[in-house]
Amino acid sequence: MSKQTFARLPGFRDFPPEDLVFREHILGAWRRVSAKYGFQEYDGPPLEPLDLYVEKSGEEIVGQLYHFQDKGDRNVALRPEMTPSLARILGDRHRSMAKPIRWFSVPQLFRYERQQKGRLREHFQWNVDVIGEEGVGADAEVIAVALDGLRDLGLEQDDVHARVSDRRLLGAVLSAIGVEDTRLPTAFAIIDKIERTPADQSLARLRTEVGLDEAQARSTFELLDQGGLDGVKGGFGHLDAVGAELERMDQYLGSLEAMGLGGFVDFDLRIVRGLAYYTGIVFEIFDRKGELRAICGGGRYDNLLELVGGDPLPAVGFGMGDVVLGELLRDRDLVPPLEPHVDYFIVIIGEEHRELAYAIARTQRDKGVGVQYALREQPVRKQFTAAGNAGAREVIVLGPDEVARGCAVLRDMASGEEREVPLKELQ
RNA sequence: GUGGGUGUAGCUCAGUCGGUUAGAGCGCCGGAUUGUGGUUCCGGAGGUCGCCGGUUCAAUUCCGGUCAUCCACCCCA
Repeated sequence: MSKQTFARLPGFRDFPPEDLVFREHILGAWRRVSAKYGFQEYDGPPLEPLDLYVEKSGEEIVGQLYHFQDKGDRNVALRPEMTPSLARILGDRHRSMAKPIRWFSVPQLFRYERQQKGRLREHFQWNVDVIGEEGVGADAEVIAVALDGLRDLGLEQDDVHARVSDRRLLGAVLSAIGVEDTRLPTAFAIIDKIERTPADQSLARLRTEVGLDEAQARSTFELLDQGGLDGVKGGFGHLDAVGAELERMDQYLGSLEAMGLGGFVDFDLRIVRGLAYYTGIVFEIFDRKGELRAICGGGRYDNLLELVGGDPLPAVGFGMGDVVLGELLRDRDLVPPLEPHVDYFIVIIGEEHRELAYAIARTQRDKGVGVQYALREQPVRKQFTAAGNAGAREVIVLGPDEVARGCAVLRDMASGEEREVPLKELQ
């Protein structure tokens, strides 16, 4: 058997204590913030029928999934995302539920893709959704949760920012420029990639694939390149179709301003999001330095639940993964140290006192107090070293002299101060 | 899936222009007379130099493959 046989699968992580502490630090913040906004946690199975995902995303998704046939010849997949499961769980249950529904989840998700920085084959993802509310208030609420999640971890306006747009607004603007409705999806796809594509190539595609002439393509590109809300207002605000969409965006941005989150948010018409199912306001959160891939992405998907077999329900939500976020936190030194801690470490001087130590430990542990001691006879010096390693707040020294008097020495490990206490206070 | 970089101790890295017993720091274990930790001093364990093959008298070093990892593309959670 070679060592390789038992190596981790590529893209999967072990979590030794120092890493698990970090993971729980992140997941803890997510849960804490979710609760502050009144969201309730749900979960589903990590293994699902393959069709659950094919249905929504088509056959090509299969190549990116961890999937196989189980012993009952069922085609199954490790869940790559949570939304289809959410749709099923809501099923007809939602009919008896008060709207809007505020649910969140922290599933481990899987994807069969080549790993690289910020992208593994497995990650934990914070999913927050508001279901059953089509008003812009739900959109604002959801992005506010995402930003507060990051703030809870110590990230501020200097570290991260959200770029927001609205597909309905972009659609109205493109229509005003002269893009036919049937070409809108193509135009969205080009705009989605416009930042990672050479300018002349984007311009060429706008002409050949979207059907714009030279001047239209150029002005479209410039509008997007500036990306600002003022440019849209100045150029198209007078049109009714665009004006209605602008009004919603103003309300959205105004809400976030009122929530004290305005400094995190930038309007940017280039944010489209790759997934086809978004229908309204969309956003992505990035590190300010622009060194990492998106930390979080989300938006409104009013047709999705219906698409995966549920009832038609307006919905808005986001997903935030622990991998990119973890990298950003490490980069900003926002990683909590692994600090073992027990309340007491009992130093036993003379093995005849070991059972006394056990009795004290029993009493204290039953009270909820943490106690540790050396598991075999050791020099006192060793025991103190171990107490230090264990993160003991205080050491209880059971020495022959004090025990004979019915006492023990309590040493405060931080200050070094020592005092005597009667044994009966400890037992 | 495609192209490229990297691979020496648990970690961070030296080093070998091909040559006999491969090093450091940190960490870990033990010791400095079973009554006091974080400092210090002494000692020790731990590497088939990622794996397989080729060239060679000789490979950790050169070459090929493979695996892992990183970067870009693809794709997006």
